[in-house]
Amino acid sequence: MPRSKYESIYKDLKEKIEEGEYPYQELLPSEHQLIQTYDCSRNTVRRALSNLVADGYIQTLPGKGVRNIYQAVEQASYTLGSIESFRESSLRNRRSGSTRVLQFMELTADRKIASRTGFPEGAELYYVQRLHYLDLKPLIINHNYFLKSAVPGLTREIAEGSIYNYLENTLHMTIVNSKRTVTVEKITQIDEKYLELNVDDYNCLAVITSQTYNSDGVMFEYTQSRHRPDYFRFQDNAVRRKSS
Amino acid sequence: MPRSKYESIYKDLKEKIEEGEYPYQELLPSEHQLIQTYDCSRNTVRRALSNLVADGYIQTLPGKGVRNIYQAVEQASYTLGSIESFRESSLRNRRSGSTRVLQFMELTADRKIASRTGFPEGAELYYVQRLHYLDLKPLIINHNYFLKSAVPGLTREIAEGSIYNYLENTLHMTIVNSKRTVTVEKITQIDEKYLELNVDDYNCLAVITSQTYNSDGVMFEYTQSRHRPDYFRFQDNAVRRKSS
DNA sequence: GCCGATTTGTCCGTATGTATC
DNA sequence: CGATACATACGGACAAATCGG
Repeated sequence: MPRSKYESIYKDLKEKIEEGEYPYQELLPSEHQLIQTYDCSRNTVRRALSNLVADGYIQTLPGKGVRNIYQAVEQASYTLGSIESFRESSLRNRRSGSTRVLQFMELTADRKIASRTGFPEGAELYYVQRLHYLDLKPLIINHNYFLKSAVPGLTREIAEGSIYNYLENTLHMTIVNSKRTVTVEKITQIDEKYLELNVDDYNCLAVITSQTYNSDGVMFEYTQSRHRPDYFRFQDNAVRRKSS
Repeated sequence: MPRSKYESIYKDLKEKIEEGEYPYQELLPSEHQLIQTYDCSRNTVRRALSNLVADGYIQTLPGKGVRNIYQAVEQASYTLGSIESFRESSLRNRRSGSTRVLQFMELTADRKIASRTGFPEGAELYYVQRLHYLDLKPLIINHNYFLKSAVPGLTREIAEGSIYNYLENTLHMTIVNSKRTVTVEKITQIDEKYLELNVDDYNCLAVITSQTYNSDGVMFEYTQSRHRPDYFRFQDNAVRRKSS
């Protein structure tokens, strides 16, 4: 449910583009026309458009107009430029996802964990190890570390569903941003076992590490996601800025 | 050289944050104070701030203020959320990069190339295969396809330097955006040979494929970048949006 | 080549809503 | 409750790029 005007305009235009209302490479209605269509100010239209630019859906061309450059992606892509839980991206890709909790424990960050995760030494943490299936195929092993003080009351049962759902709807936590890094690493015995990989086939996998912040500015989560290489896909749209 | 007010404010604040002018986790001056500092309107300040949010440098918190969440990255990261040429990122990471052209040829897109790159069948292309070194170590093999009609006069000599430099400064082309996908693929014999990889060590590598558009809305470049897995690093900052 | 109409880019000032303290 | 801070929205002004006559 979009709470603001520019969001609903953004959403509406996005859907129209996805449904092919505007031909590829053609111009959308001009800002002036959109103002009349949506009965709003120019700033509001421009704000919706700038979000679509960030998504790689359109280009705005001075003196010309707004061009549709959206092309549907055939494959199911795991991650796009926004923060999504596994459950959300499963739904977006119209697949049936399920989750199995391999480990659930509480621990205190020692020096090794602290330096790897960025949590301070001595911090009380939940550690959750989960296996995510898509269409009954194991695709991802997640190693989550949650700061206990920021995520109180986490249980194994919650972890079997959606932890993000718990954070946002039960704890009313606001997730703000997430710093992510993609690397390639050698597979471990755990990867090999649960992701059903064969070393002769692939001896490495894709790893996304992310540090997630809430509105209190605390990093409350550190996660390492280890992905089957043959199903891994990470998408991005980069916009060239004038001055660096 | 920032041409607009909000860009110079953005740049100034960014530098101050990087230089540690504001302590980590502390609040920056409020928008009202920034208006007076930079003698501008509130919109202009907010525009600069929103760019810093996208960079993962700050959080804006309603009712509270603007919090600095910038942390310097220790490792040399190859790519951030913007479009950079190899030359640019080498400079940013303060390393000495060099480039060797392995192949330079003109070709016409057959059905296979067309379906892989997204160029129309029959399109006239330049194909460039290059090896990029950082500190004398071969790190990346690039397979570039350029649309001949959009990039006329490309030569092997230009390819030995910076092609992007040629595009922007000589052809005065404006690069707008680039759609990128990160995947993991098996190594080929070419990878093994030029990147000096051992199959027993790593049998796959990180691949970034990108489709780059200019201001005429034409995709003029398709590139596949194959990265040594042990030196590959792709960074990103994702911002949680209210409505999906 | 010039001129005017159209379109996007930048910037300003103001008003109102909402969250925090 | 009031003061402060960010979020949304409106309207207006001028600049710069594009295009057709």
